Formats: sequence, structure tokens, C-alpha cells
Amino acid sequence: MAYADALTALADPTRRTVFETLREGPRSVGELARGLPVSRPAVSQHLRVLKRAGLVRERHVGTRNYYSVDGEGLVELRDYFERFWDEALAAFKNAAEREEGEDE
Amino acid sequence: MAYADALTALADPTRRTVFETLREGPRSVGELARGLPVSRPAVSQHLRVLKRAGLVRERHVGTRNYYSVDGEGLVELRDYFERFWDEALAAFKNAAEREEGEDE
DNA sequence: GGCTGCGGTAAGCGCTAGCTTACGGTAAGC
DNA sequence: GCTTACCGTAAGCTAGCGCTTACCGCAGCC
Repeated sequence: MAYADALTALADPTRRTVFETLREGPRSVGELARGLPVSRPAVSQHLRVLKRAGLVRERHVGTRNYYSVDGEGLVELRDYFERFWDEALAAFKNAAEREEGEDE
Repeated sequence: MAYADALTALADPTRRTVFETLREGPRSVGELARGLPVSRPAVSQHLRVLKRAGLVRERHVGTRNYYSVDGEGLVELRDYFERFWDEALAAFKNAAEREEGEDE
């Protein structure tokens, strides 16, 4: 059920911006906050949510805290959509076959 | 930017349940509401959000309103994550090459 | 040691999302 | 026509989310 956390995490626009910025490479909290219209603590809270969703990782360097993209959350999301797509297609196929059976 | 609507749409647990139920095949609003702990108008509102996100379609039959999965929204989401993944990989590769250059 | 810059956390606040009830509108059956 | 079942929308309420300010801890530097 971890894909649920990832979905709610990426639902917020600010969090999406943070995530998409991190895609370009690791960033410190301050660096991220400077490019955003919100305060640094707000960014900190967003990063916590993203981390809990398995979408980002953190690495301490001195007093700085560098965040980067974690592929695990992305993989879970991709798998979720893929499975969804497969089952939806299967159901569609079943329905089509049933309708064909009714016509006879 | 339609993937944003799809993400916020799928962030809500009730809406996810509705969407996953629809994966099994078309359902009327009443049928969906019966299997959920919320009222029928609530389901109606959720369906409106899902429709705006391009995730579901509706088809009127008499006084009933049948909803089914629309693949368009799913495709947009898949493309978004795919592009994200590609760019993240490219950035990672660039960073690795830069580090290699610094070592020399 | 003191100072500075870094960042996580707590407390509090406003606003929006999701829910409910109440209503109106339409199609089918008598 | 009347009634019934279906559904969408409006209005209103509440819980929670995202934000801010204030505070604290920690690492580096003088």
C-alpha cells in the first residue's frame, strides 16, 4: 500500500516542484527553499512527506542535508499503474466476450 | 499539465476505491455508492473530479449514469513518470561523468 | 569559548477538501 | 397524470493540510 503514500505526496503542487527539482540532482534544503515561494520549514515538512513515501533520500554532509530522488517509490507507482492497466484490459476483454455470448 | 489533475484525483482513498472498482467494469452511481461508506452525492462529486482528470467516462442509460475507466488519464500519468524517470537517469549519468572528470 | 549558518520540530492559524442533508430535474412504470 | 427510482447540484459544516513564526540542536570557524 506504499503507492498510496506516493500518490498523496505527489498531489501537492509544491511537493511536485520539489520532487521535479530533485530530478536534476541532489539539493540541500536551503537551495530548494530559495527557489520556492514558501519558507524553509515548509520545505522541510514537504521533504519529510516525500521521504516517508519512498520518493526521496537524504544524506547529511556537515550541517547540510542533501536530498535526492529515490527510485523505490517511483517503481511502486509504475507497478501500480501497470497492474491496473492489465486488469482493466482483462475486464474489458471479459465483458466483450460476454456480450458476444449474449448475442448468440 | 493534466497529469496534475490525475494525481490529485487519485490522492483521495475513496476516489481510488471508486476508480479501482470501475476497473472491473462499468458501474452506475448507485452501485458504486452501495459498496462505499459514503453517501451517493459524495460519490457523484468524486466522479466529477475523476472525469475532469480524464480518468473516467460516463454514459447515460435512461435515468442511470454508467461510469467506466477512461484510458487517456492513465496514459498521461504513465508518460509523466516515464519522462521523469528518463530525465532523472540522464541527470544521474551527467553527475557521474562530472565526478569522473574531477578525479583526473 | 562565542558566533554563524544549517536544518528539524512545535504551536498556531486560515483555507480548502470531503462529507452531509436538502432540493430539483428527468426517465420509466402504472 | 402520478409515483418511484435514479442522479446532479447547492449550501453548510468540520477535520485536516499547508503555511508561518518561534524555538532548539548541531557542525564549522574564528
